[in-house]
Amino acid sequence: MPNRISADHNLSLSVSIIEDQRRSLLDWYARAGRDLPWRRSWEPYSIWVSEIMLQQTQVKTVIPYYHRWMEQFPTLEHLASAELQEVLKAWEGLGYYSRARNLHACAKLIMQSHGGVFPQELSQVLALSGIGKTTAGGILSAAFNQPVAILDGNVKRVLARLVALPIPPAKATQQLWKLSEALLDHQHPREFNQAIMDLGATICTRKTPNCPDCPWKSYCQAYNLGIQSEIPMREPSSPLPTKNIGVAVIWNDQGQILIDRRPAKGLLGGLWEFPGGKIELGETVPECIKREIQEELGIEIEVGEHLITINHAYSHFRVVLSVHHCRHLSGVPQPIECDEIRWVTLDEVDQFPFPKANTQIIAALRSQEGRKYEV
DNA sequence: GAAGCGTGGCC
DNA sequence: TGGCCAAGCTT
Repeated sequence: MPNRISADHNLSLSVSIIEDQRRSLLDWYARAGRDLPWRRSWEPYSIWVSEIMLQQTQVKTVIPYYHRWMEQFPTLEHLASAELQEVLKAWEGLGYYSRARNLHACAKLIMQSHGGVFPQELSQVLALSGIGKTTAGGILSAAFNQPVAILDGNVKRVLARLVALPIPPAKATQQLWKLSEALLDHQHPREFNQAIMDLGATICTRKTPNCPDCPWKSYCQAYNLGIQSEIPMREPSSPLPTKNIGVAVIWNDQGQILIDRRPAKGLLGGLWEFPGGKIELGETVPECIKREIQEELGIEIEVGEHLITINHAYSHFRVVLSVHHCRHLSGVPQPIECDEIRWVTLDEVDQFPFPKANTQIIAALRSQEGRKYEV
């Protein structure tokens, strides 16, 4: 049974160690931290935008989108008064489109219910859709220097190595949150959170971490055991299922093509696409396309020549799109399984937000432009 | 708790 | 090439 003196001694010893550890990180950050566009201001709107863009998305990918976005929607009020289609067009290519829909909806909500002022209370920030614990912590620490911990992919990897976590981080979320909260420097939450993320992004990287340059190497159990490349552990994943899809580029007599807007929620919600659907067992591609167009749009078409075949991987399945030119024969297209339908020229199509796989179809059409298509 | 939700880069 | 991962959140 330890007496009070030794207990106090141990406590003060561990406290001084953790203070040294924080200081090491902050000193490193002052020297080696990244200069990122969204760190040049503490304005909550711009930090919010950056935090949402950075969800599951690399910094290098985000930077050009961030600059364009802030140019187009410089304030929360600008975003709130924009059209959703305009917002989705600005997000086109960034993926996880619910992020853009949520940004837009939350901007409107903040204008209506928060007087246009981004909330500073954790519970109110967490109540905004698209903002979870990590994003809330990122915003509140970066914008207001509030001591709210984060646990993003970088921090998970850093902490998993720090304690030589013997299980996949996904199985230890609770413990890792506790650790992030315990380590957080309440005197410098803004710098600390950004520093630990930078450490994960530039030193404690997934493959071949640069341990010799790490300010935490003396504290890192994985490094001191020589197992830093084995951590974080991960569990085996099964291969993505593949769906074969028949897709129609339907032409009318005016030289226009038919596009449809997907339902507002779910996969690629609110984006435009070329219509089509899953190829059933024993069905040819033209048979599939003719059937799907009848079912989804209620029109008759003639399926013509093959345009392009596209392989594309989403987050949880893979598709093979077999795209054919088609000719509209009869019937007025009905939005049976979509929200809206339009006939557009190839010049007009750029105004609409499309998912990546569909922009490849448009590119293929462009490369054929000048060649007159006949069924 | 597990599945749904995009895209680009890397090897 | 296909698998893995990257500043996660929602249902």
